[in-house]
Amino acid sequence: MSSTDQIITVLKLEYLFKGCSDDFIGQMAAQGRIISANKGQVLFVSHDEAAYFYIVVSGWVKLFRETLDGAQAVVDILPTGHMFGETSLFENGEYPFSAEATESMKLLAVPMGLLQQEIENNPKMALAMLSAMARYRKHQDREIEHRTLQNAPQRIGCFLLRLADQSHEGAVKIHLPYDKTLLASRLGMQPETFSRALAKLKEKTGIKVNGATIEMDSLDQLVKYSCAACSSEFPCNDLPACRKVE
Amino acid sequence: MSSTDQIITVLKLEYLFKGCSDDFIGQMAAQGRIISANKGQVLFVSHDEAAYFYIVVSGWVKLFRETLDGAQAVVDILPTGHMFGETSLFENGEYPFSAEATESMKLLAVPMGLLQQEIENNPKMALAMLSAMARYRKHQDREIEHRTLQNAPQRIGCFLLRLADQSHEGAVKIHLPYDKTLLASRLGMQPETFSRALAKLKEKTGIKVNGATIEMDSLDQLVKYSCAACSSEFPCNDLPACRKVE
DNA sequence: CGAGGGTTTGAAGTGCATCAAATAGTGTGG
DNA sequence: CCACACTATTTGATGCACTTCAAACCCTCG
Repeated sequence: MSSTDQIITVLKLEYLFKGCSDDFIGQMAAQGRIISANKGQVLFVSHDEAAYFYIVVSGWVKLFRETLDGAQAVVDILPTGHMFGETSLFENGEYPFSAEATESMKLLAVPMGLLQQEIENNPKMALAMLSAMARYRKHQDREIEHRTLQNAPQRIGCFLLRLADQSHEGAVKIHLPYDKTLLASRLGMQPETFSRALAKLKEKTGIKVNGATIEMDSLDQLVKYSCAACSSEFPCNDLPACRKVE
Repeated sequence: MSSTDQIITVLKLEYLFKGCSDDFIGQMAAQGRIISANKGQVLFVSHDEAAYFYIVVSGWVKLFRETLDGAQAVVDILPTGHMFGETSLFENGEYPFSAEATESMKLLAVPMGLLQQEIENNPKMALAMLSAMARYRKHQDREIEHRTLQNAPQRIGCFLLRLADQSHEGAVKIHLPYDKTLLASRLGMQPETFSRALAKLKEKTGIKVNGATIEMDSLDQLVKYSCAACSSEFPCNDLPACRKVE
């Protein structure tokens, strides 16, 4: 498979580009370039001029903001196939957060102008973008709610549920997507709290924890425990914690 | 002024409709109707079919979600001139939250189909909508950050700053827009916590509190205290806590 | 084997919630 | 204009959740 073909494959993973013309996808593939980044490498910082938007090709990206104090708020952690930085189109051309590689990884960088043109010239693309924004908004809404209403063990349970196949009946085996310290920050808690909260979740729901692998006889207990403090009805993985990549 | 003229005036307050054609505004005015609601009256609940979007004509609307437990998370509290419910266009046609009047108030209800058509048929409107969504997203992003990084007194200080004219030098007088209990829920804390946190803020920054009126010699102390735990640079009222109505 | 990061555990402290009760404020009818 | 009813706000006491700091443990990888 040629490099361009690879790029096209990656682009098609992104929700926003599902219905795009081959022509536009081709243009992005032609102008986009693959970047490698090592663990801890900062891709850009908040307020940088947003010349590119990115798609994760492999590995994980941490999006975050920092205060004067040096405290850090993790905005999101994105897996393969996810786009980021594209919202700068509507934010006076600056990135609204910083981005850092959490391990050795690859990214696709595509010039922002290309997307901007397409949105301005192709009404369908504008609608698709609206749809993507709405999706993101829903995600953020739920995030605020979870941080407000769920305690630490419940947030972990909720994350596990969104990691699992919710339509599956019976025994379930889940593997945490990245290390526990990172996951703790993603869920807005300290690593120590995560550790203790996971132990509590185990005690409350009977899940079996073995390193990064978690098993249970069924999702029921977890649903009962975590979903009580959430406004969404259970089968809720219209917004998975982490998109599966086929 | 005729009723229709009044409606037009209200519609033009909303950011999204600033650049709209008179024709479209006229259509909305013709099909929209003014609704009165009393304190505590529920306008719609989460998952209701979204037939209308609304604009606040007078008074305040509380948007919130509720869990199975009965706990409530306040999404936002909107003043005159603000629109809500319009995002259901992209959320499978259901409202993503419940809405309640916080006092006797008036609303304008406009059929959703009208907005949908305009967005689908008028590329300019789609772009305007994108811009509005991005604005909202930014607002939510900041909200998550504040809840994560700021403590209760800092959140209050930050709210006050966004209520004030940040370009103004010297003494400042601020009036809280609604009652303290509601404000507490807006900031994600209990009324008791709000009371104590405001006292602490007073002690730390030297502001003078008298009922719902707050005065200070300058914003400096407040900025120093609250903005330390925020990633945005100080003059930050691109996203006011509460839009001023001229 | 040893270094280093990830993870867990312990002890102590902070912040916010909760429950209970006092106080201030507001609007009402007399 | 006053007393009452009712709500908003404050204050006190206590408990729980999460953080912080410190240290131990564990696992992996050179």
